[in-house]
Amino acid sequence: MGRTSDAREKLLAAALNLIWSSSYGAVGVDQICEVAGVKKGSFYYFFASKSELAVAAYEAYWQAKLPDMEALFSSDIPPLQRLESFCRVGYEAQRQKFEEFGFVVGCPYANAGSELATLDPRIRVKTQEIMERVMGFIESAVHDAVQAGDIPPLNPKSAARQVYSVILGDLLRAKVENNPEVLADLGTTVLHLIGAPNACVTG
Amino acid sequence: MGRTSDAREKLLAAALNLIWSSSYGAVGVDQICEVAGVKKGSFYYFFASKSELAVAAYEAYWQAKLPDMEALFSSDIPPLQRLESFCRVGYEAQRQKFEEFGFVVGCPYANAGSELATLDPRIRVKTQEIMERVMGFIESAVHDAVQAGDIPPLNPKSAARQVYSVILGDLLRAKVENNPEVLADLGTTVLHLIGAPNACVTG
DNA sequence: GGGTTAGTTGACAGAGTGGTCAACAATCAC
DNA sequence: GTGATTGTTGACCACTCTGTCAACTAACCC
Repeated sequence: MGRTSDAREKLLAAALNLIWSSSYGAVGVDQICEVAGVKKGSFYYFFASKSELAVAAYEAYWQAKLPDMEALFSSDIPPLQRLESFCRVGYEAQRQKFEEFGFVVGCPYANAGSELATLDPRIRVKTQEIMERVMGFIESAVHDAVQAGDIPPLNPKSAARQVYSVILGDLLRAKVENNPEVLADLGTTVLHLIGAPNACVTG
Repeated sequence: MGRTSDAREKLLAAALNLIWSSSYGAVGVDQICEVAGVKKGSFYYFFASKSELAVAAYEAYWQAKLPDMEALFSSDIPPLQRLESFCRVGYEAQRQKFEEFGFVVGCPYANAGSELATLDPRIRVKTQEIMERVMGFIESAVHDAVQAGDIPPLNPKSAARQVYSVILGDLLRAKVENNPEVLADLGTTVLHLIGAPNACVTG
């Protein structure tokens, strides 16, 4: 049924990387096409607009990373260790991007939400969706930690939201200071926040 | 000594409000000039570039809000109350902006840092400066709380950073969810984070 | 008044923007 | 092969973008 193409996937990948390392507003359709090796006519064959591409790119990136998330938050792993590993993986990812670009790039979803929540409803809702999925993983870990008696009883949902806020805030501070080491103690902070022993706020 | 003008101040105010409620990239010089009631020629008489205007606008906004910050964090006020008031004022400010625009607009410095940290070194450094001033206020409150025996001993500097991260993260979540009520319990969360009694993570 | 400084104006430039379109090419089913 | 479908291409449109500039004007000092 007609010819096949990987242009769509190339556009999704190029858009995510370009927007992630700079911003939605600063990246043009021409630039995305050039990096993807795709002509603009093809861009608008696959996507109705730059905004729609961005929404698809975030969803595609989430889907690509979903197996990693499921592995990190596997119920085979002790719940507190899941949270600590998640923080460490995030820290290491930022360090790697820092090596690559010379900049702390932060979280792609957080960047998009911050820049576009008031400007593009679809992108806002997409970032909201993805953030809720992340918080779902965190919530399950908190829930299991309570069940296991690792931490005092608390509301897993609101605790997960607080944990995610600390993570988002630290990611933003790391980006603003352009210093990935801001994230070095994130796991400890998170564990302290949910009342895990051996976690002390005095870094 | 030639004629006088308030065009500079009008440009600073217009730029801050426009960029705050949308984004740096989405706001044009023409638009800023129109809102300020100033012609573009005058814009470039006062500012060398849009970027330089933004840096000046953030600094001017901070200076304008500094008296409020000093009042909120006055040493006459019990330290924990300072933190709670700061959170409540932030919450109410977001509610007011939400009424005004129909959107949670978040923190102007955080928005700028998130959008521009990798793109505009001067804006990154300016937001970093201002965030450090905010953290300084928080740190003084934490320090005084420890001295007063209100909370267990801890490192005020690192605790202040964690507190600020939670605030930034909650502001971002409120923006992404477009719901100011995300911030309703921020004070409680912050007090819990630094180990204040009567503050419980189960919201 | 004259001179100087400070600020204003509007037209303009040059590049870049997101988005369109009609003609064209490759692949499949038959 | 033929025809339908799917994807590609590059020119093109109408705007918008940041930034420039020379001519002009208002306010102050003397």
